Amino acid sequence: VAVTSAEVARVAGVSQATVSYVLNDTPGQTISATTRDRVLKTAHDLGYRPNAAARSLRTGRGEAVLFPVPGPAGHVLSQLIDACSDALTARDLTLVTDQASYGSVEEQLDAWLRVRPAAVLDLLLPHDDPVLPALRTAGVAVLAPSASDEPSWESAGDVFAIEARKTQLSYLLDRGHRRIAFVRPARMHADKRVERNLLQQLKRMATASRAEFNVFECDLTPDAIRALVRTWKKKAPHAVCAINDDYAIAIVTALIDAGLRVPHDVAVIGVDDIPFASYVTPSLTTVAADFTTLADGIATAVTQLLADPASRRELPRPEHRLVVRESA
Amino acid sequence: VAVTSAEVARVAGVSQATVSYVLNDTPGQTISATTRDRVLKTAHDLGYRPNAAARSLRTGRGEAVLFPVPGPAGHVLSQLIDACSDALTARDLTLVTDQASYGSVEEQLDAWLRVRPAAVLDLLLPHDDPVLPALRTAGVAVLAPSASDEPSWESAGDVFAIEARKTQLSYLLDRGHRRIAFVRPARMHADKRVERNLLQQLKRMATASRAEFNVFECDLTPDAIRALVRTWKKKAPHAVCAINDDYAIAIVTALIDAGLRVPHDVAVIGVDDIPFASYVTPSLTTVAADFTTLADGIATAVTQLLADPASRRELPRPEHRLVVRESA
DNA sequence: CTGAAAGCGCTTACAG
DNA sequence: CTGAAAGCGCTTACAG
Repeated sequence: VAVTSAEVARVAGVSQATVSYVLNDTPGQTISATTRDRVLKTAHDLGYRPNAAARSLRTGRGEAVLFPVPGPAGHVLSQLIDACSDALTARDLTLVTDQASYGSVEEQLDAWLRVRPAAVLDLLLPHDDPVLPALRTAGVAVLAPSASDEPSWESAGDVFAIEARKTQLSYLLDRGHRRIAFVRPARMHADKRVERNLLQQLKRMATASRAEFNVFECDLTPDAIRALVRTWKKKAPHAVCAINDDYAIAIVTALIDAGLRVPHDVAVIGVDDIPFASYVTPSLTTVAADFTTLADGIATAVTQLLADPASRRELPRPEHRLVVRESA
Repeated sequence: VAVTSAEVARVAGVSQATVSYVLNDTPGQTISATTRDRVLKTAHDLGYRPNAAARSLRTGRGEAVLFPVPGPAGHVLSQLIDACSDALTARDLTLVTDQASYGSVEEQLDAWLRVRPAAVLDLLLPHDDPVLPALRTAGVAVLAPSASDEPSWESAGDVFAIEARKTQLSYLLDRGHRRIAFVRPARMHADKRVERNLLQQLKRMATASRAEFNVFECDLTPDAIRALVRTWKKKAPHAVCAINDDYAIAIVTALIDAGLRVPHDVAVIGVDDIPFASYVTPSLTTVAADFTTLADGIATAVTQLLADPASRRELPRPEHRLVVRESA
């Protein structure tokens, strides 16, 4: 019972081509204002919605952008997804996510081809995921951040994580702290290389500022955090970089319990700006990200790719616009 | 450069129809084994993948199932998504999620129509979401759990939440606890009606077992939890139902700090079975859900809907198969 | 300025 | 048992 463009044309008393021209603002066509208005009104009155399958078949490309997201999306990733969604919606594209893990590359490829994505966003996939070349072979555009000076095994997510931690550290260094503790879980990242690279970079930054930089591995349990803080008693660090806001909140709590003043005796900074962070007392100092620039870059890249399928499938180097949200 | 079914037919030396029959196992067709094998081999060798847009245009229905997920998916929801994804993949359908919030129903409808979903899963949407009737008008099947004796304003997610809490409570009642505390945040659910209904049902259960049932509102901060536990000092409850595992862990910690033994003096039960729950000491007693039955029901309903578009768009009453995972 | 027509790649009656 | 052909609803050269 769906209304077709032919139906609109018939009712409006014009040809199907004219309907298409009007509705798509096809450049290089000169449609009289009256015809234009009539078509628009008829389409609206009839509740016309273009058949995406027919359009995709004809144009050769879908209108969905697929963002594979391994595992549950935390608060930060969720923000990124929302930003991308907004940017793509503004360009008449739809972002959908897939968090499934598939048994085989074949199965995964079949599943993804069923949604006919205009592009697949490769921001979080391991760089050596075998589905990526398979997708390209199947004719699906894969959009990935441009290779830069970073090692190729880092995903865009890894790069973001590293930048966020650098922002924490430089905030603390800028404020004059020279004995800094970095607190993280024993298993921080699936890929050891990413982890090692991050720590190296942070250490280098600290050394350049003649600051001490010590790494502490600790589980996120009240007992473990308290035990860690106890070991600091004699010679507490001036400042603590926490791997995320959950850790930061636990550490602040344990420090206060131990009779230390935050931030007077020890400064603590988290990462993620989780909504909860502003409710705790004292409210947390943390690193917040603004993904609108990144999302806009992604949407622009997709649009460009659709306009010119031969164009480079590289996302612009993401500017993460990380800002420190200071404790109120 | 994509391989078409016509190409496969040409190479295999058969007609396009035969290729379609073989690849789709079209019932009521008798294809000789040799022809069949030849087609299969050719398709595989050529790396043929059917064009989903063409297929959708012809058959009138897509192969994607859209699951709108408002907000970041927590651990439990993530499990449900994975289960649905698995069940649908097994039936040659792809589950995609959309967590965007749209400015208008029009915008949302346009966005969703771009992915041509075979069905939209209504498990978490507010029952009165205006997009639902709009979707139906646009010809998109909306799959929702069958209306039962529950009030119509409860989403399937609400029903699940209530069942999970009932499971907690009956576990504690079965173990003989008769003074039970329910600890929850001040703002538990967006919809007051859902909240009120839940509390009523729990109170009724407790009363039926001649148990005391008290509700405590408390933020998830160490200070708030500790303060709450302190108020219990004189007359501690026998058992605590926590709104989720995060609360449960915080409560266990505070109880132990206060010199009470868990579960000897006070039993505590959470909900969600978050991965972290099994790492804390003592490991948490919590309610875990098995979504495979639900997911299978959903996948079956979608399949049935595709086979017979006139069939009811109701999901079977979900059996949640909630199990208590006891502290090790 | 507007319309008639081709064709995207499938599936499926229908005819052999 | 297999093939020729129609047609799903669009967009877009092309012809007026």
